[in-house]
Amino acid sequence: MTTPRDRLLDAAGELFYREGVGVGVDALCKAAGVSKRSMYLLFDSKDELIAASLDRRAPDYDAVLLPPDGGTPRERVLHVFRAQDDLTRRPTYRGCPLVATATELKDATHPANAVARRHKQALTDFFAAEARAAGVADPDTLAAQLTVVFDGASARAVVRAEPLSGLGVATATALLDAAGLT
Amino acid sequence: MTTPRDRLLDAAGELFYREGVGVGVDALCKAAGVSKRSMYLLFDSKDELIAASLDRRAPDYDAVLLPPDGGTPRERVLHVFRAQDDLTRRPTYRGCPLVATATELKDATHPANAVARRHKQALTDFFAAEARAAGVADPDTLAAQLTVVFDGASARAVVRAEPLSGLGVATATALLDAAGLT
DNA sequence: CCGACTGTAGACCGATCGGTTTCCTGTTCG
DNA sequence: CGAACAGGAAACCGATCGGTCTACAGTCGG
Repeated sequence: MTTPRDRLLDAAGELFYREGVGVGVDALCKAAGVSKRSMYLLFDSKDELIAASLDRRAPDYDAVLLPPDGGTPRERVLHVFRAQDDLTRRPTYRGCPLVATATELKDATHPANAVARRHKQALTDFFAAEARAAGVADPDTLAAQLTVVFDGASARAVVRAEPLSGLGVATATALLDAAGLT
Repeated sequence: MTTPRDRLLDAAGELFYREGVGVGVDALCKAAGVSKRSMYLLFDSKDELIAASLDRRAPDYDAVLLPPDGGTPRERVLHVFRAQDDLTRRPTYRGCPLVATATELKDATHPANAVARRHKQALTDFFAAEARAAGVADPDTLAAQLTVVFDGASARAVVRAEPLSGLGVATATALLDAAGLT
């Protein structure tokens, strides 16, 4: 039995990603099968719900992108970009949810923006840990560069409305080679 | 004497970038000093105005990013990333207008998305021309990779709400080095 | 002075916005 | 059984949405 809270977070995660944070509270509650009354008892405002739904969605997002245990640091890093490539093949792909939400909100102080910043940093931390394990000279810089490639690739897929077709993997590979992470 | 059309396009370009395409037609017309009647005589719909304002804004955007005549291909390419770095230092920076609009609209068939695609391709074409002039083996791939870095860097500045501090330039430099564009 | 034209001001339309409130049904627990 | 409580349905609030339309002021060429 799912709780109203779970249904709200799930519906919000999907609707806000698919149609943007401009989706109305009425439509959202209808999709979740929850009354507005309950929604406003569970969340202080729509803005808090946006932030909470992004926070909820992020672990699933990580699970899709991050590699299972094992493999070389290089393979583990490239797994992220291969997984992203797969995501961009879906017709429902609308870019990285974290970046998309931050972009739409236009407000660095919005609670959802802190969520996006935190989870994006987690990806960078993963890259940095792999780079460090591989003995790269400047793991933090490489990690930041890989994150840039990740977000740039997702932006490209959105603007061109087509899959990446290996461009993200190729660009990440070039950076790994340049940093000596073989 | 500016025409109502010019005032509308200017106000739309600024407001839609600063606050998002959710800005209402009333607020927009008030900011432009144009009546709604005139707006709807000049444009078929708000969507058309979004597309037209993006198209209008793009040449100015190019002028800020692209280098003046002269210089080596490497310097000319890096000029773009240095200019971007400067843009991210402005507190009003909200990411690349083309990517931000495409991300907000969530609709690949929206007229503004075609505008974004076309102008983003123009930047890639610039990169490709420089790469070709430098005799790079695969200029189109390098150009696509540089565009990825450009858009990823702008996304980073938005999510982190801080300037790039050289990360875009450094990442582009690594790719230029890897491609042998010295 | 006259009509034609341009453009602003703003009322108006039905729909929807975020948010609050009332009402009522179902369940649970003492 | 009955009081407490959770939660859905929906009315309601003032404001705003995209879009249309009327009314009127200003500026033309004749």
